Amino acid sequence: MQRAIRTYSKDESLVSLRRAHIARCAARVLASKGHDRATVRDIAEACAMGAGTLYHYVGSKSDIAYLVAEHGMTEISNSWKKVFSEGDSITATEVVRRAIRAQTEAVDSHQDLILVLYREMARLDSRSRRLVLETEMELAAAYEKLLTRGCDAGEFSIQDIPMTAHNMLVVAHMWAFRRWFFRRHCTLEEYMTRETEMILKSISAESSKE
Amino acid sequence: MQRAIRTYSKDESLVSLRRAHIARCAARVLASKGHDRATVRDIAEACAMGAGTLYHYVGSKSDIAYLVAEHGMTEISNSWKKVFSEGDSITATEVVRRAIRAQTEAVDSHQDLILVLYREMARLDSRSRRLVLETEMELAAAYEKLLTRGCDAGEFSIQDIPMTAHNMLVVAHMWAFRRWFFRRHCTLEEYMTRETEMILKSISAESSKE
Amino acid sequence: MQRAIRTYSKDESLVSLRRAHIARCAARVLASKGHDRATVRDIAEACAMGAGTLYHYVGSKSDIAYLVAEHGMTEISNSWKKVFSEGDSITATEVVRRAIRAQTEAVDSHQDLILVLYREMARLDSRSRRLVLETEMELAAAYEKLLTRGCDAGEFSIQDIPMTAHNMLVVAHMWAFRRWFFRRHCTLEEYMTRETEMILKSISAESSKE
Amino acid sequence: MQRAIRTYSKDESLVSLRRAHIARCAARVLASKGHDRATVRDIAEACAMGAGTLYHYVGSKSDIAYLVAEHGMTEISNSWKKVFSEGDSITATEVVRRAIRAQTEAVDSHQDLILVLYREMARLDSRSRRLVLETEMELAAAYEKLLTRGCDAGEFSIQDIPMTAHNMLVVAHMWAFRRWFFRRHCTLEEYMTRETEMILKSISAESSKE
DNA sequence: CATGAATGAGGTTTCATTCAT
DNA sequence: TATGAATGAAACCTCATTCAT
Repeated sequence: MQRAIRTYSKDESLVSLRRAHIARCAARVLASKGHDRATVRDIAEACAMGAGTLYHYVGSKSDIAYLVAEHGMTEISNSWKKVFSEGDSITATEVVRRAIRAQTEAVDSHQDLILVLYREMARLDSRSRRLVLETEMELAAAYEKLLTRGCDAGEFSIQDIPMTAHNMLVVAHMWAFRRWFFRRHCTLEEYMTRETEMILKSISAESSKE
Repeated sequence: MQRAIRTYSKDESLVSLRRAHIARCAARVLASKGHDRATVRDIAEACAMGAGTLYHYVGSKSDIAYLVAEHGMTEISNSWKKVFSEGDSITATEVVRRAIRAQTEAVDSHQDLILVLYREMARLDSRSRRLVLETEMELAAAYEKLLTRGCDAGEFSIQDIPMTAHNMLVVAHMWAFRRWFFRRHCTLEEYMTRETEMILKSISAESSKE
Repeated sequence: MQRAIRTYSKDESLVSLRRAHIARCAARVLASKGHDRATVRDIAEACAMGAGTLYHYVGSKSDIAYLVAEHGMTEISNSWKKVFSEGDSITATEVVRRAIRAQTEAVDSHQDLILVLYREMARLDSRSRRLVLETEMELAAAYEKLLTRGCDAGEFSIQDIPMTAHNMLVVAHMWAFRRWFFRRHCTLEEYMTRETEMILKSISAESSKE
Repeated sequence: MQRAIRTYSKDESLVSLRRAHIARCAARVLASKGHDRATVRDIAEACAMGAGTLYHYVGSKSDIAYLVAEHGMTEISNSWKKVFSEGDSITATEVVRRAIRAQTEAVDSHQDLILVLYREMARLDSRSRRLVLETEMELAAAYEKLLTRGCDAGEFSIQDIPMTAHNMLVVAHMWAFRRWFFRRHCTLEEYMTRETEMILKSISAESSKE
């Protein structure tokens, strides 16, 4: 699903190759400097290209942001899609554990990306913004479905499912957004476990059952 | 504790007055356009001043951001300081309820500010960044003290107090950051109540006590 | 009838003043280098301004061309308008003499302008192009009316009035376009007289009358 | 008389062949976009070549313009050379008729070329410019000789022969330059006839003879 | 004290030209 | 021989900052 970006080059496979390269390198630069502060020259340098060369594969600076968003969201969403599809062989509680874990790990290994995509959201053009939000809504919907299943199975007791699903998303994101705090406080492993257990406790059906 | 900002004017009281004005007006502009997209002229116009005049009270564009941060954090932190000082006359649980409520309401009425301060954090100079983080750490410390008291009193059962304190901070911020989601989903009142109860449930000592 | 050009400055009279200055100076540069070769810096330098300053009075490079066109066509058309309005007190033949003279003199004293406007026509944006053509059509119409009067009065014998009017326009323009030839061949005075008499002879009614 | 253009290729005949091809194709592009707006890539594409290949037969973009000028002027001047060489078997008046006709027809069938060569003259390098002017002067000289013969034969009465010769050149060019006017006003045939008769009337000896 | 005209550094983008394949 | 990817100079334009009025 390649987006229509004006290119100079005609060789489709080379274009794809270079764009993937650009998406990866640009993410680092955008993450560290932000969209407006990062100059096209900075990005080109990070890609080990001349500025002119960059423009053979990209029509404008906005397109770079879009490439980053597209490449990143694809990679990230791939990381958790499989978790939710594990079927009903295990309890909803266990799927929640795995889902939060998978998502947080994905966030951890794409921290730059997450920071760019969310922190810079306001600076992105509407096309990229939509892409990010759509991916997020997809994920939220998956969580909602899972929580509903857990409620039906009597595992969970939740007043507001969408909000709870949302909170779960946020748990993973916070690992990126507040790394300046968490990094000096605990390991990824500890973070995931503790946050997950707090969330599970907050939605567990047991305490109210009794 | 006036920061050392080069000014043109010598009249200290006028300077303070104008700076407060600038901080208030600039916040609006920075919130809507972001630090890099907002021009000094935009800001001056919002202040109903000539651009030259602005520079009598401010040494650089960065200083404006600093003023906004300083002014904003002061105002916000004032909103919650009194809650924590309510003393030991009520249960920790109740103080948590009031604190989250106070903080979320503060965030709600200073949404622009919150967005600027956090979203633009990377764009701010280190001086402003430090200011924001220090204020936040102050608040986190207050939460930690409160949670410790609750644990000592047997109200709470918490594995990782700093992390839990942090999560409480985040609850309030999310109301601003994810307003595009929450605003169409629930009222401020509902948001505060539900989130608070979830947090309380996740740290309540009862379920494990038994 | 000031055109809507985005400006930075708000002082209307200063804007007008500077724009007139820009129109005059830019015409020289555009004439000598052409629209594409002339850089904005070249033009700014010719205006004795910084490049940035130029952009306070002009929204884009195209606007500069438009200013030149507008300023020039106004000035040029003013030069001849009065000739045609001299009324019927003199013979059409005499008016033709005066009109060609007036127009050629106008062309002579605005050679740069004429060269820019016509030679660069293809490079101008449609707005400027329309302006030039409209002015020209106005002049052609005036010639046509004059020739018709001469025919009615029996002074002229013309097969194709619009074409003849057109030829008269061209006489004046050629003084600018082919100056590299005429300048070394004859004076302006000689040029005007000889060309005029040739034209008059070619449309005189006498030879055929007899 | 091949000009010294740096080439990559050594095969002289291939070079000539390709250059003729380039001259023809480039003329179209230059005519429609102008020298500065037309990119080397545009031209290469019109030649159905890669940009690199073009540079095997041409040293620079200026060289392309030169090729177009050279090729074009040769072709055009061939069109009328034979007319003037028809000798003294017919009256000068008749030769003028045929010459203007031949030249105007040549202009008509090479409009693109004429427009490029004259409109873009200022953009061409001095080498190409000289080439065009020399060809034009050759033609002017032929007209002058013809007019002189007509005067000697008592057919014409001309005050300024060079200027009149010049006017004759201009008649043909105007068909290209002002086609936006003439095309909607008359046919080529009508244009040639009417303009020619006006010129002939203006130089005819008859009216003054009497 | 207030103003806004002036400035020029620096950002994005284009394109003539080269050169490895 | 033919190609087109790579390059970087240079173009247009914006805007933080200064300073004369």
